[in-house]
Amino acid sequence: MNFDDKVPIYYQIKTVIYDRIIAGELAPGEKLPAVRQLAVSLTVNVNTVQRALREMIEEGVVTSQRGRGNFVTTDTNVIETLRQDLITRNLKQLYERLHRLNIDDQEIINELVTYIERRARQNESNGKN
Amino acid sequence: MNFDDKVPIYYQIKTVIYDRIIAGELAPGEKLPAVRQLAVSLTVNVNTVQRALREMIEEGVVTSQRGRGNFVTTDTNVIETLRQDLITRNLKQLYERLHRLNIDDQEIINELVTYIERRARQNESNGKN
DNA sequence: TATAGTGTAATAGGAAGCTAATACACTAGG
DNA sequence: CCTAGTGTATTAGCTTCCTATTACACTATA
Repeated sequence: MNFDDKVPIYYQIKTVIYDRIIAGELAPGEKLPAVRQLAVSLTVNVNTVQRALREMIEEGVVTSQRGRGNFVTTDTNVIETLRQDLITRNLKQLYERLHRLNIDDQEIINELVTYIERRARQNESNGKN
Repeated sequence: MNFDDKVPIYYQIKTVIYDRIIAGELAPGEKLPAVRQLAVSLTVNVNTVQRALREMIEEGVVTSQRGRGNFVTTDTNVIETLRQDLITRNLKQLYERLHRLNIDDQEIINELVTYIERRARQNESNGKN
């Protein structure tokens, strides 16, 4: 994987797994890949994967069954809460950062719209070739 | 200061100083606070401040004059580039994250607008009391 | 020219994160 | 019962970040 060297790897692993759960790619109750398998596919040590799992288990998003595997919680409320928190946290992060740069509310929205439009155009022209 | 324990402190210091430069609170050519002063006000070691400054100097945003102080570059192009990069980087970060959560373009914009509106309402009701 | 204010460098020590390696505990299935 | 697949724990060693401390280099000015 492509890790940001400014953030602990175990934390980034937690992030990508949470993202997959929230996106529905890992359904409630579904079995996660085995820790050793995850370690290989992420090119990372088993202990690092375990560190990420430990926190996900503590937070009730994953349940662990020794000898069987790790499973996504079946409690959809937990997942929905996670989803909302994550969205809000990311919006807040963008908002406060741009605000510190003296960019006001309307400008922040404009910047995002422009960014998305530019991106759409670029995808389009890439698709043509 | 209030540091995020997931990101190196020196990197966060760089961030806040860049933000102040971009926001215009630190004008081109202006003298930065002395390293020892910064260390005290950030409750951090001088070497940590120096580490942040070293990178800002390497990137041409700050110039250093031994015995005199550190100064914001007078090259406004550098600052403008910094500003644009920073905005784009943050928009990209939000966009790609929400996209990974299966939220499409229009929804991303809606989420941001809603967030800003909610925030405005809360500020208003706080102001009343 | 002395002194206060500034940047810079270097050392030592501690904490956190990561890797590597090994071992142990439990489950499912032949 | 044995074995393969799984989670968990422990130890040792390395690197990065941070702190504390001391020292040195340069500038401005009284």
